[in-house]
Amino acid sequence: VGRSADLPRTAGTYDGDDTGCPMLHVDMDAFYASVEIKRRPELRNRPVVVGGGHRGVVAAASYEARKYGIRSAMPMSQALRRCPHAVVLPPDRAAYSAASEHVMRILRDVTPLVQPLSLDEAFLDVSAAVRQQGRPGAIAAAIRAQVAGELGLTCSVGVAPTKFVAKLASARCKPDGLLVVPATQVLDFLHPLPVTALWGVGARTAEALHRLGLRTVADLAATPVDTLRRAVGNAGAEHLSALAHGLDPRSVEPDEVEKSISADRTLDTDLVLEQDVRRELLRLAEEVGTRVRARGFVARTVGIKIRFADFRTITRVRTLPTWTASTGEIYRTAAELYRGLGLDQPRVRLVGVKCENLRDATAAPEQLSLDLDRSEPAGGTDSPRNRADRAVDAARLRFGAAAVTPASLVRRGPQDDASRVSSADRHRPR
DNA sequence: TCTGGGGTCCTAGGACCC
DNA sequence: TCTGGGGTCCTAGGACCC
Repeated sequence: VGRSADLPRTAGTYDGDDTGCPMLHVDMDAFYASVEIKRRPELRNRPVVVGGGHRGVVAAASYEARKYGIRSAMPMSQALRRCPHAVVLPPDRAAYSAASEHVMRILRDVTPLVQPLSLDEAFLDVSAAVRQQGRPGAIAAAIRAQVAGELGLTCSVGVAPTKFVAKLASARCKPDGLLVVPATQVLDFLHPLPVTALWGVGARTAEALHRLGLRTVADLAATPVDTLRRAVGNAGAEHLSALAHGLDPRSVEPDEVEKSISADRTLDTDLVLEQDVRRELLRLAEEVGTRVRARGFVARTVGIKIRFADFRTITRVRTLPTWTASTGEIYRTAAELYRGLGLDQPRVRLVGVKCENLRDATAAPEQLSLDLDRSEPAGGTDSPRNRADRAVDAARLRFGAAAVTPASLVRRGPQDDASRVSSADRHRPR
């Protein structure tokens, strides 16, 4: 087991034992914050927090900011209480996506077996690459050097026989580290760790395990699966028990397709009026519909999510008779689901729209409608509705997202307040 | 200025079918 | 004439991850 500190920064080699370690987990360090610091060098060595907004949380914190106890997902108000002089930056998704694509290109140059988990991390299976490019440890060191050289960003890489040990290893050597866990040392590495270190053990599962007196991975390994079943359910028990014994059959899946596409928005102030909620639903349906079409999908299930002021959250979904990618149909379904709730004076904090049951729009329909009047399914790619959506998509691509907006989303700007537009007027959909 | 936004997976109950 | 058994689909909620 070695640490990056032992290696020169530009090292292309790693000399430790990496026998039976085809799995790499590459994880960028404080990714969003690091991208921001990279393009604004004056921020180096300052506590930088990405995130915010009126009711925002921390999306990423630089290591300097972490010294104050600032963590991802922490409410921004709390973060600023811990470190009032932190530099707070709004997220710039486009910049992070661009950096992410660059990193993924570097990884795909090593092997096509790359499975991105998010913008800032990925698994690689290098078993086929070793013949050309050397041992896994050397490949990992080369990746780190190339990422640093081309992007000026650091990442940490875990190298292990299985995916989940590789992931634990990268977490263990952060930031700017490299950690190899050879097959012979997997259990030694694993067993002292707290159960919370395992991927999939969050607050609730940890609590259930603690009630059984299980605190370390070694405790978990020594517990019969049936005992675990009662605490964490069937699938969870099998999974955890296997992990505790160092077993993880999951392979790197480079071509995972999305199973759902969703958008939700926490409002600056809670909504009460149905017309205001519907306007948000329309905005979100536009967003989701555009993304569904851009990916070449059609969806059969449309859902909404509503979070109330007291944080209680409900979801409703409806499976449609046919597939669709139409903004209008997504919106109508969402609005009907909302109306179906029969809410009286709700205080709505968050509104969300989701499409699931996705499939390729070009795939042959599973079952044609037997109703001759509707011989053209809603998801048909040539319906007038979809031609209109596609025209909107094209205009947006060319002129920007704001080029086309549903009439009811057009509101007068704040400057109109000065010209004494009544509030009722401002809220009337036009 | 308490608690984002994008996802995946699992469970449990009910409808429905053979 | 006191209640099968298996399978699939659908829905709601919740845990979890980054």
